[in-house]
Amino acid sequence: MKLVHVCTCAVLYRKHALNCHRMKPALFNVLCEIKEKTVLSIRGAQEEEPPDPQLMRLDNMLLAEGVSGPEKGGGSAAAAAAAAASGGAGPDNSAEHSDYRAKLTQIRQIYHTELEKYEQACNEFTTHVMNLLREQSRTRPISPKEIERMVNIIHRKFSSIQMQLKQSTCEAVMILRSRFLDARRKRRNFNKQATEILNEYFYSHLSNPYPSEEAKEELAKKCAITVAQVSNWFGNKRIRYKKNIGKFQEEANMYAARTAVNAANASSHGSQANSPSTPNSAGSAGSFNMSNSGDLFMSVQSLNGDSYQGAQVGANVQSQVDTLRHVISQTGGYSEGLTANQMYSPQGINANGWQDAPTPSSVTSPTEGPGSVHSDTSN
DNA sequence: GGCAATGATTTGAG
DNA sequence: CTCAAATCATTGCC
Repeated sequence: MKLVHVCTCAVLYRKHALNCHRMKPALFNVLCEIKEKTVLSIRGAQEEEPPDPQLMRLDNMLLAEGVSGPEKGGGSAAAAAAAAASGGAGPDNSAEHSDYRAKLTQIRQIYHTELEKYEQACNEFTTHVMNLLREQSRTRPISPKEIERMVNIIHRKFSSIQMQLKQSTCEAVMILRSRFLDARRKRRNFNKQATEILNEYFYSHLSNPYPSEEAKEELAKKCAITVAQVSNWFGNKRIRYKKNIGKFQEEANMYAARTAVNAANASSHGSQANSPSTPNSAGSAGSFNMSNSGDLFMSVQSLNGDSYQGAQVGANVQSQVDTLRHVISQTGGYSEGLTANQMYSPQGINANGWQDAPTPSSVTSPTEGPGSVHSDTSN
């Protein structure tokens, strides 16, 4: 007991003596220099840390996903991208959309709190170490440069932790994203309105149901779906209609009647001939005939052909067609006894112009004319 | 669960 | 690339 006490006293005394020695500053500097040299030789020139490419990648990704980067508006970056991928966020997927955004915000929050925590811990630890070193520098040769180096080491350690945080955040975002995308890959039936818009277009262009790129875009906008979905829909519709015309008879009649009413309204409203809604009606009439008895088909076929080739249908022709269509739809008899198989006749459809139409899209667009069907149907 | 409807994907042709 | 056709996969109704 006593011995220990004596020893400690001795050490303390010697430390004190050393510290108070008049040569101490000089000696200290010399020792520091020596240490500096050895440390430098050992540790090479690792001082300047080059920007880690992986870290940069992670940073970029986080920024792109809206996790890091500017507050509030940030989430919209990925959201907008996702929306763009889906071809415009419709009211349909807004639920999923907000769900995605909420989850992203959650990730973002966690990321930022964690980041803050790490930064705080890093600062605290750095100060602690610096204090410690400064204190020790009274008894050990520790230069400010060395302290700085130590701080750098600490920072590097913490930044590697940060990188892990960023990495796991990225993973979380990726998982969320893939799940979100998977969710939208799942088939969802279009809402009634969208289906009606598409059907209206289809049946009013039955003679040539190939919407142009512009028409597709407009339909997509109106239906809150993507252009690709519009293309899919028309692809499916064409094939399914052709395969089983009988089955679609009722539907066709319904939409034709509706278009007819619309056209009638339009023409009664404005007595001017150039009602934009009209060109389509010609098409519908043609298709109808095709699916109906031969006589009618023939008679309207020619009519259809005329109007179609003329591209611009006058009010007279239009109203004629409309009337015809009315008659046809009221005749009603054709649907009976016409089974799907009997109906199906690729040649007939060919004759109708589906296949013959050179570059369907280019053909369709002139039919559209100024103020296409869409604008009509929407109003 | 069976089934039809329907949106999406794949395949192959032009 | 677009399209037809076949097929897959999900939805929604019974």
